[in-house]
Amino acid sequence: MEDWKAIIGENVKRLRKARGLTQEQLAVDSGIDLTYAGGIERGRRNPSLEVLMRIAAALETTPDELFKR
Amino acid sequence: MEDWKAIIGENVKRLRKARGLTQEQLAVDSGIDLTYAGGIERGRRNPSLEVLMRIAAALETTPDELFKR
DNA sequence: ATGTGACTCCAAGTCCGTA
DNA sequence: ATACGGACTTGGAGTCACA
Repeated sequence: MEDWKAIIGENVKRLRKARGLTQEQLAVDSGIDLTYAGGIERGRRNPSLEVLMRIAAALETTPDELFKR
Repeated sequence: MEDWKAIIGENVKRLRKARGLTQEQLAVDSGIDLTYAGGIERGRRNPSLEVLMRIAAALETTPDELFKR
């Protein structure tokens, strides 16, 4: 499990688009800044579990979905 | 998704014992402080994904196992 | 609508001790 | 071996201007 930042970023992006959301909408729903949401999708951030759970909730999914390759 | 800290803590503790590890061994293998490892098991901490991945690796499991109730 | 660098601030994470 | 608290240092949380 080396490149998990990129994997999670891809999953967030994929699920977000599947929900028809923009980064900005996801950010608002997750209670985070839109630039921060973008940074996660690009694999540049190392978010806390608290943030990850909020994103999973905003995407109406479970956190383990964000780990799948 | 309300009480995830306690759930993750229980899972870490359960899997750690199943592997026959002490908190200290888990901490060393994960590259974190032992007091911090204990805090996670007790549901007091909000670790980063980086730390969660290292713990999952030390427990020889996948991160999604840590989310299951 | 999204990518990026450079921030500030406070929680993440460490290290010491006691029990 | 584990729990917990205090004092610390590091890095994530959160924001902004600009492209």
